Amino acid sequence: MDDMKHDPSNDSSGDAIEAYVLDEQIGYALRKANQRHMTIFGEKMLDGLTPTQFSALFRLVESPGPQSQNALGRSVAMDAATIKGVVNRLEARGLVMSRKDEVDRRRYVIEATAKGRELIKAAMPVMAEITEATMAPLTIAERRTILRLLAKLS
Amino acid sequence: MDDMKHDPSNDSSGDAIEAYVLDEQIGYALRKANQRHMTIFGEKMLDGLTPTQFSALFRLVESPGPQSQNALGRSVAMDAATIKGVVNRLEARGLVMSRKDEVDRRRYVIEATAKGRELIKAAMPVMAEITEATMAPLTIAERRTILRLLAKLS
DNA sequence: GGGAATACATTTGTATACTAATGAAAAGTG
DNA sequence: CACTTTTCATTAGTATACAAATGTATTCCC
Repeated sequence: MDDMKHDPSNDSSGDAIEAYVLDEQIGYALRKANQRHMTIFGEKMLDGLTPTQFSALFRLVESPGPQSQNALGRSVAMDAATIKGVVNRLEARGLVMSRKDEVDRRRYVIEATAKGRELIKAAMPVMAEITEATMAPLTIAERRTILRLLAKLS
Repeated sequence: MDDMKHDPSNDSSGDAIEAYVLDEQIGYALRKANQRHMTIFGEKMLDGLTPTQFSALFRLVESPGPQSQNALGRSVAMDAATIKGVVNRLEARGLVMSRKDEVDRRRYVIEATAKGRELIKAAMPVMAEITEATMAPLTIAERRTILRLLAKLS
């Protein structure tokens, strides 16, 4: 009888440490996949642009008009504190400009500069390379599948 | 002829800004899925244990003997600088202990305390909840698939 | 045995990322 | 119109994450 206490197969609730494989947990797997992608991104992207910086700048370049800082943040899934730092660094590098909104005086209006637009343009084929390198271990069908499943998780 | 310059369908190289959908990029999708998972984790996990802290502490609890700090880091995919901070915070909370290795005097040996082991034990059913909440949008088959594909990307 | 290469740990610096608190401006409501 | 709520932006604090530089200890190998 004493044996049962240490036999994981008797623990039907599944909360035994022995049965838990860290590498097969969704959070751990997401973190590691993201880690590898960011390494590839860092190796290939132009001018040391980071993934977040690329996302924010891309959104500014593709969108019709300028946007407020917070609105830009929401459109790339960054909170106010995070997007502030990103915009600051983009601005320090001359890729975006910000100015006070004259109508709504709480707001800052953020806009891509010509330099920022050109960098995004030049980065497009690089992004294709980054995607290819990241997705290389997957078949074409698997690439579609993982994007579909990740979208469901968001 | 002038029209062709602005028609994205003529750009067979696929590097036109218009054809690039940020939300469908692997990096962006990974970041957002990870973000949602970490929110769920933060809402449910005991004692404010973070995902990284949980991983490191879990590894210590499940492994037979104590480990050096760097070895522990490697086993949970964290570099030396990152694992140092994680171990410091775990130690400050009395969940792990570290001591100089008497054989190899470069090393610090890290070990889970009784308190750390009990926390991991108590966290196991919580992890099951976190996994369930994170995976909720997926069918059982899709859950298996995404874990398999994420593993391939790592 | 001794020099080169490697491994361990730390520190500094930069970049996300989120919480919570604050203050100012705008919007909504009775 | 006055009051409440919301929105915008900033700041401080905490926690990953990685690169690069440093110093010490160990291992490799001739």
